[in-house]
Amino acid sequence: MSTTKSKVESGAATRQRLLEAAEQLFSEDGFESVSVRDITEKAGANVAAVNYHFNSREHLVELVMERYINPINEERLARLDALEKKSGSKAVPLEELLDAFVRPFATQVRKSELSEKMFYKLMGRCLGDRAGKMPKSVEQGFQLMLMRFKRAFEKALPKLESEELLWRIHFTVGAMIHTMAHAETFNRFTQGESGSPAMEKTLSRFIRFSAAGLRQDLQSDEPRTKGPQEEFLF
Amino acid sequence: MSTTKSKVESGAATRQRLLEAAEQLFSEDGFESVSVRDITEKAGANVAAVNYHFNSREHLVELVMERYINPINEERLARLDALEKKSGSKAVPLEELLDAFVRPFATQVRKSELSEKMFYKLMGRCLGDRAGKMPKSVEQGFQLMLMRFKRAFEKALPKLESEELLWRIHFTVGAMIHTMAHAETFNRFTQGESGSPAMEKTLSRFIRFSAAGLRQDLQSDEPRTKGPQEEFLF
DNA sequence: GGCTTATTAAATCAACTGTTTGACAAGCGT
DNA sequence: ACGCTTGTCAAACAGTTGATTTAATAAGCC
Repeated sequence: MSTTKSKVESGAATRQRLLEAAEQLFSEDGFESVSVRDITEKAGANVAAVNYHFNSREHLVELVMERYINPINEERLARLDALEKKSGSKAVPLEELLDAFVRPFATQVRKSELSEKMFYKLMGRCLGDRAGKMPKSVEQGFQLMLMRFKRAFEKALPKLESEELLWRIHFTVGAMIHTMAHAETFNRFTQGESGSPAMEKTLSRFIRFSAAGLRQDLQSDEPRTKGPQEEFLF
Repeated sequence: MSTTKSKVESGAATRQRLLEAAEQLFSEDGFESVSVRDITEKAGANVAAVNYHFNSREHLVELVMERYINPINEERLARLDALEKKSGSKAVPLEELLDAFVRPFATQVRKSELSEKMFYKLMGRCLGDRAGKMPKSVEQGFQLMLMRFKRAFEKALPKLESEELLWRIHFTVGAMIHTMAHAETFNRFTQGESGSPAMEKTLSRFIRFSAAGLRQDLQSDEPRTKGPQEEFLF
């Protein structure tokens, strides 16, 4: 007698199927436009399953967001710690800071069971559509992480006025989010596995672009005594 | 006897009120999460009014998108035309290209009756959330405009390999969209009216950041005979 | 006065929303 | 063998969604 369809599957395999179905649908269609029934049907489960396993639809959404973003932010901080330890009292070079800021996406996608495209689109949706509607744990993690990185950027670019630096970081973050959210338009981005030359090259492109933008108008990373307040033409 | 509430307001004033209410709600909550009833209630109109004036909810959404994006893309092209005419056979300088690419947002917000914050958030939602779900007229306008600008960028940065250029434009667009979508986090962005120093300074910041990223690793804008294919560390 | 256009309230529609309920069955400890 | 927990199910729930229809009303125009 084979247990082709027992009513009680041992370790709550349904929960896992729901999670996977939800992640796939969320990454494709966005958090808002996926219904509980879409998820349960895709997972081959009952409509009530989502509420049984996750209490509510919104809890599931929050779980999906926390699951990958928190590890990414933690890895960012760990990498920053390592870099700062290595550099001692010196500032961490700008390119290394940016690497610590974006590489965690590439390493965490491998730990996950998601495809690169799906993972990046999902992250893009979290950081794009759902910005400001994050669960508390994520919000706190972001605040801490960004504060640390801002300080590191200030040290790496001591000539830069604080407000100008904030704007340049803002632009940098925008470029990063947009790249992830549209992981499908540039299929070069997804060719090969993580750690492949294609992936590595994209990271390199982003880091060099952002570094140039951040460093703009500063010939070296040495502080200047007093910058002349120049008028802008562009 | 004052006509405090006539049934037929002359030139279809209800339509205008619906449009304004929709734009406000869309910019705040996104296109997806605003219902027909939200709009009609805010506009002080009947539930049927949206379908009477716009045929369907989706038509209204498309109209809101077309209303501002198409003029922006047209102004972009007009500015590019003017710049290319002025430059003759020479390439248009990079900063001027970027200016033509982003300034139309600042000029069109003034033609509109929307606040800067609302306008930018609305544009951010169009370009972010609804990317790929644009009405045909907008889609076509984008394709044409981007093609023209891509060619102009190629001319301005002749040393740059085509794929690398595409990525850098991608990053630039991401920085722009993200800045608009979060027009409220940086309230400096919205202080003063359009054309004010604050607005002008933000444009300047974006242009200089993007120009540096686009021009990265190219000392001048002159073409080089053959670039050595260097390995990337970052 | 008749016609078009604009607007209203109210009702209705089918489809969809997230969530709840009650029953049922498997597994497990005692 | 009993009872408890856990997983799963079909069904129903109450609310919302976009859309349509009806009937009534009223202003502007020819």
